[in-house]
Amino acid sequence: MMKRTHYTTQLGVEQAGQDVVICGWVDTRRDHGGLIFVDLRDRSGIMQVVFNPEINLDAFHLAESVRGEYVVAAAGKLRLRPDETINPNIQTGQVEIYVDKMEVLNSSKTPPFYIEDGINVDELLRLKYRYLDLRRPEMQKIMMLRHRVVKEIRDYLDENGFMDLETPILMKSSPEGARDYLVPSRVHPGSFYALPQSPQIFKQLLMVAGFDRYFQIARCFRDEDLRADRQPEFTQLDMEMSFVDEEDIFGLVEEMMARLFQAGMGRIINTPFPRLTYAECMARFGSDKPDLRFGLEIVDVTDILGNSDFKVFSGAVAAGGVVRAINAKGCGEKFSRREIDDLGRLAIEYGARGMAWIVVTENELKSPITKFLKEDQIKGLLDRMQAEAGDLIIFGADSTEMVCRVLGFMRLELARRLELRHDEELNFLWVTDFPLLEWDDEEKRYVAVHHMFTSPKLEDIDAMEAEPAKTRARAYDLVLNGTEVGGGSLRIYQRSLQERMFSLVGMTMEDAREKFGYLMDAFEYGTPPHGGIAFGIDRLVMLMAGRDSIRDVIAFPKTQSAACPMTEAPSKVSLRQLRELSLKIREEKA
RNA sequence: GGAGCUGUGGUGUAGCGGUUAACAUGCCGGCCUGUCACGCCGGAGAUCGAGGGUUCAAAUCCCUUCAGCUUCGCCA
Repeated sequence: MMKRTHYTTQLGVEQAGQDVVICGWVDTRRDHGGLIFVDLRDRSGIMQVVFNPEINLDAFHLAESVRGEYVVAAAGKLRLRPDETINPNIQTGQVEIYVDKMEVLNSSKTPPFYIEDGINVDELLRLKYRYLDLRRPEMQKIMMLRHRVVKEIRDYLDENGFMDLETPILMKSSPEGARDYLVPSRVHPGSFYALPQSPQIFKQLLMVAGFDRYFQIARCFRDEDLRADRQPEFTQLDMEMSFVDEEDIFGLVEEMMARLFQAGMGRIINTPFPRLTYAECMARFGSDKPDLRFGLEIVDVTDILGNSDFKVFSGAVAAGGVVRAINAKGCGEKFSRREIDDLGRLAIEYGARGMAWIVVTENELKSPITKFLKEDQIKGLLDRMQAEAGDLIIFGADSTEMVCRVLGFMRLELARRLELRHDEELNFLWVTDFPLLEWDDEEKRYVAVHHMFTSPKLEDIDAMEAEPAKTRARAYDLVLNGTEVGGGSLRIYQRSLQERMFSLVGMTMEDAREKFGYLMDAFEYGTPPHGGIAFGIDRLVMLMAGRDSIRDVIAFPKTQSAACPMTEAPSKVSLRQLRELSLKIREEKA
């Protein structure tokens, strides 16, 4: 086999005159009868190679027989193209190779879709032939970007004293959080391993072990329903540090992000990142991961409209709820009545009982509700909302939680319709002071908002039993353009505090010992104060690549039903395998 | 578990009660020495996701089902 001398895009005007060999796939072939052009594609780009019977008749005849996606090696002299045939649309458009020898290394069937960018085919087909899909230049670029990001992470953290350590994939099932993927044990009939949802406890134990700074590009597994930005197995940058506080972690992460976006996108991002507390995020944006690329803030008008004659408002407030509103600037004239009704229907889908609205015009208010409002209430409202002619004000009235939820969604929907979300903007935000616990109505107990190893804020520790819901956590999320890209916390490192935490989420000491005895034991052998954070690499790369789906940045992703169309996993296994694992599949109902 | 959208030659679409199931591209053959979305001529290629029903007649209407996608719940 001829040995490759260059990737296609390593060849340009400066290499003209050299004898070169390139290897790749036939992208297109243009046969002019007496002259054949082939665009040869490798992972770097494409190069036009020319077959002329006067240069080499054998190569010319061979070129007549090649087809799309044949794998060939082409040797010849790199020439400058005649001026009038320069192609400015490709990187190598000023040169071409006059082939005097070609080897066909392999043939190819006609692929089921075009190997080119921007194709419009069923994603199922792309996944079934993922190796062909990944051959497309845009997918090659994404995977190279992903590599670059991971490489920069490793370099940056190594330079900052972090050690890359591995933690088990077969581990113990943990009671809280997402559903575990389970792996039956052959040698322990009836017992199961769980695949990690995150290396959380192990990385904390690495801190106990004294490694001080740890990171891992870790695969994590959660057996929950999929979304465009959620896969059952995904990759996290997991890190943990000893002897640090929030400021240390934020500073380190900000510098790392700046470096990643510089390397990955050539973008300069400003540090430090702004910070908002969870409470402020919920009040102003109705979300704990607000997109701050646009305004459309939520405004509380409970004091103005809470005792109005409009029963929906007064009723909500009487039940302990709130009335809040968003001024959708300019939407009063932009949106038709039909579009406003559409928004109302959407609000109901998100859990609202309805959506009151007011359109402000030059000399009147159009609204189904103004007839219930007194003049001073209307004036107070318009004032508070800074309403002008052309505006649309939409309302949410219900429990605080529901109003945040619904108006938070409506805010995003409005931004979508007004096209306020600009892809080129990069808006980072730290969200801090999350609640430590929240009440779970189904389980009738408090559950950890972040996880059970998160430290309460020091000033809230004394009152955590008295007022669990008001206790704040030393937890933080990093949000980019409304997407949560990372989250972490300072951890509990004292046995007594950890025990209090377990009991707050309703675990008995026996439960705690059985599930986490090893961790509590470890806390008694000199555990340093520590904390960390984890980032969704897939989401991060997705945002950098400007993609809408996490599947586009994972080489071999799963479909919405967590299946792989290429390998057809998951699959049935033999009875013998089941027997070895002491498992029995429940009979299907006839 | 719920809601919505989609499923027609290899691919992408049109057709939405009676068509020879149309178009583009790809594929195959022929011609062509400067193309790069090459061009020109010719050809092959579809039991319309699956099953059932309504009808004289179903790609088209109805029901069921499967798959994919989006989304709510869920995802510490």
